Amino acid sequence: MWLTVTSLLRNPVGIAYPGPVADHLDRVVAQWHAERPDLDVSPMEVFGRIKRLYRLVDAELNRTFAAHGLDAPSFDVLATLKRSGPPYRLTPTGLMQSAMVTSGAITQRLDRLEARGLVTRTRSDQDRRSRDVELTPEGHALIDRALPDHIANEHRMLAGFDETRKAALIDAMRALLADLGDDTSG
Amino acid sequence: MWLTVTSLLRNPVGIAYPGPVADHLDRVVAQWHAERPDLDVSPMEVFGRIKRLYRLVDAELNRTFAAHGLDAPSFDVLATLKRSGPPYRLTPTGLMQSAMVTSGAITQRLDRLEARGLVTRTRSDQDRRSRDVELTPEGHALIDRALPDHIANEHRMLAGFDETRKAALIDAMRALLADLGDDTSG
DNA sequence: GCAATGTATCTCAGTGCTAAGGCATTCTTC
DNA sequence: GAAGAATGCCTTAGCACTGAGATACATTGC
Repeated sequence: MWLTVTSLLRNPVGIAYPGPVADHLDRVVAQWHAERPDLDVSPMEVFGRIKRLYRLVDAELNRTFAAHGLDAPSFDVLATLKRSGPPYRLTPTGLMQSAMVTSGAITQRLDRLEARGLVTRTRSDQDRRSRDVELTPEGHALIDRALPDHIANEHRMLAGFDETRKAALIDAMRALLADLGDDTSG
Repeated sequence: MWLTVTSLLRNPVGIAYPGPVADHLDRVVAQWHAERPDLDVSPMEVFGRIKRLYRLVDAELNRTFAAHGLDAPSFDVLATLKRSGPPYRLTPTGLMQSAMVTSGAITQRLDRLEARGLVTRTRSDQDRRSRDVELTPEGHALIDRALPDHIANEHRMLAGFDETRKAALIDAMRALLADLGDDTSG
């Protein structure tokens, strides 16, 4: 994929160069350049694409979750408990940090999962403020069914994606996460 | 930042290699490797980091929006209209595609913005099913105030991020978006 | 012309989230 | 050991979104 009229016209900085055809963010940046040439909107190339990728990926992953009677928040909790290993038990605070949502959101997720019999909530003996959230046999069975489909779906989504670019993407995202202060301790 | 006990222990594939310290997704992948060694969960390295980046970035950007009495959805609509250039007018369908939300979401965003006097909605003459959404002078003034702060905030967020990695990140994200079928025509 | 189909927007019920605040328990400091 | 601060979880009101469906208008094919 090399120099085309399209990529030339839509190049945000107006310089002809060989490269992929313009995507949505290239057009956004080009529009800003025309409307507000005084502003350097280049950071949007990063943050705009993150947002767009998130929306695309989220919508696609939800399809597999729905096929197992789940949604993303429920899958997230079950998977977090599962991957924590025996005894498949975490506190709401741990789940909250992993999911990057508020405590209220976790309370409500657990209410739903508990009502479906997929997790149990018991008072912790060590700290009586705290709770132990644990997978039930039904919770285990459901996540064990859903997970392989989910992973297969993710593999399918990346099937056509160049391995070198994938490695570069992971490397760069890891660095940006660290830069933005993503917690690396827990 | 080279080989450490931490990166060794947390290395998802269990091979010692020089590299950045483990981040949240490294630990997730390592946990799955221990719990379900039969599954290749490596795609999570991509999709998990996209989600985490999105959450971090979204929270950070919202602070600037809030400082101008806006939230992300409102800013998004005003900015989309602004960058479209004269006559600063788009249809709800155009806004819907740009924002990647449903038509109902756009209707409600426009209800809120119209109630605040930031946009107007008029029937289109060309197609009487359609609407022309247009920035009011107040809408112009608000986005003109908020935008420079928003851009400055984005620059600040990337200030410590290596330029080479940034270019690699943009390149890889553009490719992945294309791969996932992100619309590149409009 | 007209019926059938498609398109643009809106409506509305249901859902999951946040933000702020409350309660119970634990930690810290003196 | 008591007071004050911090922590862990829950509650609630408010909000923005989705999905399904309704309405009005436009286009197509005959």
